[in-house]
Amino acid sequence: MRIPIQSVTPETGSAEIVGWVHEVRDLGGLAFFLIRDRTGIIQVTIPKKKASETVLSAVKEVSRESVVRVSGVVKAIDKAPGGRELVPDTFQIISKSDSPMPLDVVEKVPAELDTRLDSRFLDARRPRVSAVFQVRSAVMHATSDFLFSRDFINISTPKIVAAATEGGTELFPIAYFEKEAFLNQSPQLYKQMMMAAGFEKVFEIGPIFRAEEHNTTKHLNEATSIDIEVSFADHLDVMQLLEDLIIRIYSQVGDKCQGALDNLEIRDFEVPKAPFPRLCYADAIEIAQKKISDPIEYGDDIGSAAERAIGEEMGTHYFIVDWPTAIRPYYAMPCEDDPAICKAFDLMHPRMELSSGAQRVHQHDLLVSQIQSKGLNPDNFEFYLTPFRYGMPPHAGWGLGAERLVMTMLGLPNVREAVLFPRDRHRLVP
RNA sequence: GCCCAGGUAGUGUAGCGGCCUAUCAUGUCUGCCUGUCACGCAGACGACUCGGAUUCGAAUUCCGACCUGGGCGCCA
Repeated sequence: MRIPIQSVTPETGSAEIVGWVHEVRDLGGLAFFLIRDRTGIIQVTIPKKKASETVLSAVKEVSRESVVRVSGVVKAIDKAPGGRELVPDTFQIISKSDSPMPLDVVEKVPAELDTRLDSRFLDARRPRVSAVFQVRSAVMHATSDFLFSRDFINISTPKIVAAATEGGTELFPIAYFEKEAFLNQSPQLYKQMMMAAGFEKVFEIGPIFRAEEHNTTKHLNEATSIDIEVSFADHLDVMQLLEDLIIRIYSQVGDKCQGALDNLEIRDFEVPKAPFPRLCYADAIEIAQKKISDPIEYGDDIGSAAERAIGEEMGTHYFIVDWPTAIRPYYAMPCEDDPAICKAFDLMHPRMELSSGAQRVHQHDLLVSQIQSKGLNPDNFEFYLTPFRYGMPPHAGWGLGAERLVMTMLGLPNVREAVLFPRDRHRLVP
């Protein structure tokens, strides 16, 4: 019976393992094989004088990264990695690997990200890569656990939509039988419609599509968005929820992913401390003006140089609040006492933006006038606007970029490292 | 969309008009090796993105194409 490599200890006695041939060191009369499965690596030691013919012939034939089944006696040896090694009675080749390989799994020679992504299945055999996706999985698990524990309902909304509803970003057009359609940039409008349906608290974790021709380390054309919407809540309520969620996610990763963090050589993993500072937009602009040479003034978008400068000053997760209504989407609620400011916020990591959200406009007529003031035509929004005429509760929500969350959590240099099969300006395969 | 930098063995690199029959590492193959842990030693194998041009001579210069990385813009 096969057991996971991690659970083979000096006390195991005898064991059968299956895994990939990670490395071979043949000293002549003695050969060492490192066998890897997703739980770890064990050394298999073959004293050639004592080994059986079948073991010897398998050892001679096997290539690196082949899949093998090995069974034998576990010996406690200080000199071996993990303090134990397996001396095989049987050594069976289950699936042989060709050579040369498109990239070096052991990483004696580094490979460029592009080469790695071309052979992602091999790249992901490397413990430090698989660790990223173990952490990502834990992030997703913690997120849905947290939201379910707060009585959220999980929803799934269409990714194929009829029109460019939200404005802002470019959309991917697709052929939908005899009609034109698009891949959705955000579940925003659908989440809001479910507020009209009385679901009160919804979340969706799903893909979003942006057809921007950017070429940077923090943008993807297909990304994963963690989206929530809450009725009878304002922006402050959902900011608190977001802060609680981020802390919960970090805590869970810290508790449950120690092995993965070790593989990533992250020794100083820290859970961010609550409360996250809240910086008003006007002050953020002032900080940027002091720290960067590019001209920036009140009313401008915060570009990447400004984003970095402000992040450096803050040094931790923080919110930017009190945004000018003019530079936020039409569905952001203007403040009652000063409609030039709205109840929108961004959650920032020192490196970049992670999330943006707002209390939404729930009054039909105000929403129509805000759509018009953005230069959009309300007639194109009928499916979205109609629910606002039949008892739309006040509500607020946010969207959080899953890849950016994982990227900033693990200090990854490129957002593509946080996606198995990234879609960017040039990459459509695999 | 704009700008910059690149494309050399499977992988990562050096070379930047003649010292190139192209460096080094890793890999693969062969031989030697009983405690390796980036095992070691010896030998072999394997590459200048494509098309034009300049030149006595081009991996190296020029033009074009294709591909890639990054920055900016926009965007989350």
